[in-house]
Amino acid sequence: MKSADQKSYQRLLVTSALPYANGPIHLGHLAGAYLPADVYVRYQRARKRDVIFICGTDEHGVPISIIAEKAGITPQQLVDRFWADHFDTFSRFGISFDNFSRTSAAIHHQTAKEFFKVIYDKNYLVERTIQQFYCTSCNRFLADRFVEGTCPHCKQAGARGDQCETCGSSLEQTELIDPYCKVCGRTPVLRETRHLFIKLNEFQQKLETWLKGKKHWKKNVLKYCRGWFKKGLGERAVTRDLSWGIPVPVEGYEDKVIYVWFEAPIGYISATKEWADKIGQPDRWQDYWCRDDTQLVHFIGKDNIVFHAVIWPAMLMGHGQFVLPAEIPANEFLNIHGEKLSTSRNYAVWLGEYLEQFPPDPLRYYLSVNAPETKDADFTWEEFQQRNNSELADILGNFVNRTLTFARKQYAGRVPPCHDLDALDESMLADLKQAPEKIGQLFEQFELRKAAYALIDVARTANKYFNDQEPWRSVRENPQKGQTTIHICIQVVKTLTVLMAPILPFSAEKVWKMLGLADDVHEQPWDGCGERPLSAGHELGLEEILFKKIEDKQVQPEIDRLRSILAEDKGQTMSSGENQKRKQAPGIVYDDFARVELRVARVVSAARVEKTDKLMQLKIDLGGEERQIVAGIAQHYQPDELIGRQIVVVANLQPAIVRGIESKGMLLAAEDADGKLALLTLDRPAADGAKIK
RNA sequence: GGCGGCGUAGCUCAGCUGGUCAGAGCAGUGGAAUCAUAAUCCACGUGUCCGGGGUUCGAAUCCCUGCGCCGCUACCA
Repeated sequence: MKSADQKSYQRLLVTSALPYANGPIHLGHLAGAYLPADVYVRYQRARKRDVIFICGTDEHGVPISIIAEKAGITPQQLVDRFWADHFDTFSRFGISFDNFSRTSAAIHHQTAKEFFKVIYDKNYLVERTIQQFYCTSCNRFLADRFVEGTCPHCKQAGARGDQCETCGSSLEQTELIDPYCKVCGRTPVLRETRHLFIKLNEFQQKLETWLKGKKHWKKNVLKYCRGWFKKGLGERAVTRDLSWGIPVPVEGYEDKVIYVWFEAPIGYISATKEWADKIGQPDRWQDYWCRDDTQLVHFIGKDNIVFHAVIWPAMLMGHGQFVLPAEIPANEFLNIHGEKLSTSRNYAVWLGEYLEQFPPDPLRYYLSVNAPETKDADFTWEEFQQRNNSELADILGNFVNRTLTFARKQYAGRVPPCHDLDALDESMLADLKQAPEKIGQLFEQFELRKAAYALIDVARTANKYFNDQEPWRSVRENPQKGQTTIHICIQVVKTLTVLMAPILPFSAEKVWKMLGLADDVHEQPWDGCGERPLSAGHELGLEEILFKKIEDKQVQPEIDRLRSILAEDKGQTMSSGENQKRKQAPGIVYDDFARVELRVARVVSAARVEKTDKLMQLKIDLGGEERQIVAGIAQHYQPDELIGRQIVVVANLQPAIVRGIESKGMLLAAEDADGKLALLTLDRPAADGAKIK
């Protein structure tokens, strides 16, 4: 980050990940993508840089249509509700977007279609036919989440087509046992459908080269990308059979929509266009998107890394006319009391609920000083309370308070004059002078934790200065010294106010008023803010308590609520402890073995699966029944040496799709320590399909 | 199964490319002070830096290995 060429760019375009409009905003969202971005933007504004902050809701896609359907409203009604909810929550937390748009906006539909068309016209898309479940009664293809069934792994009913909530394994919709349509409950049929895929592989080289130039990026970002490159980028569907979304602007695809993952990030561009329209300079958006000297900064959570650092840049490269991300400060996750957030279990802290009890700044501070920068962080109400009380209230707030109270009582609420400086005064002023530079550096490098800490540290130093100078004593024994001390303390308060504004915007406004200043604290220049004292005689405003202490009884109900959710879950895993018992048992019972249907099969044909190292596609004869299986033995056997042989297969294994090929069964082989495979065969011939016991 | 991360004082964590790196905050103990939100300031930490090997003049920091958590992802033994 140190190398971030701060001089070479002229303007900053900062974005936060587009929140999905299917539920309210919780702590994790705020800590990962919104608060760090807002603090950064506020800081940059104070540096008087040309910066805009863009965001908006992501409103298309399957989950939204499902939720809307269940609630008996239209998707549009649903996203209208959540757009308003998000907008309101962010405003109340002081997240200072220049524009908070939405992907259902007309300008986005238009922008996304144009973008799509460019990619299409440049031949980066290719048509593929795939198999997908189709519900004949609803008359539509079922997206992964629209199909439910029994999980092939844990056998729990109610698993979704993309993932089983119970055991957490990710699924292909075709793996589900007894699949049914989530909407009407009927059994769907497999049907072919055409889709357009983007050939991401064509961008891999360019992307790798580009990313090599990003040495200062966070390690976690680079590592995730490296992993993807190692595997190699493949093709990715960019269209879907769905009605809620942006129609594909290509002939023959009118009844399909652009896949949300493709269309949503284009929202960054549309939202910038909308911003330009709103300020009455419709072409301004191009300054930010089409000029090389723009620094594009995407704040995201780690779940979005590969997307923003690989796929989205590939799209931008494909399009060709827009800037690429310059910085991707990705944050890790925030746990709550040691456990992962879970919206479905309501194990979360919702921001709306937080605001019913507490002001925004204490949370902004706590999430800054405890930001999930390099690893997952943990939120606890106890620590939140403790940090509010001891750092914001006792150290920062109390310093402001003792200074202003002192000035009001001793100097009639006016700034006393400054006289000769002693060593302590000099030292305090020196610290003040370098504070903006020091904290600014940290903001610049996305080191929010350290910046928040450094801010409180200024107040710590100031408290020590106050103590050491003992103005309550010098006011009697050496009036000039007392005046000088308080004069400087007021200068500290003023500086602190500017320095705290990015993290604690609401509190900064309060202090600014207490100082008797009428202009806007957020307009104050950061540079040199440690060296601009209030002049002697300036009349101060009325001080008030900046940060209230948070009492145990205020956080206790929240703690209890979270605990009870955890306790409930534990109870459930206990009661479904059948699995655990089985795990503890030293062996399996006969019935367990009997469930595995092993049979003799004759290999009818064999062929390597293209573009794979290990896979071979086999047709086998199970005594009248012919099947296709996929086996990972290509590195050990040639197709020719398998044809005609009798092998052993698990006949009742759940079918699976491996690299797009259905596999109905699994052959058996022995693996030695080197990883060499030896196929199981028969000692003497038996009938094809014979059972093995 | 593969890839990646993490494991440092009672708690939460800093410690980048190896040599004042054994640290900070909180909690705890003692003291100073009393302007202030019963706030502030000062002093005090003998921790097997997860275990075991190795490289090195020297490792919490690099390599190997074991254990324990966690994340991502699978090409069906």
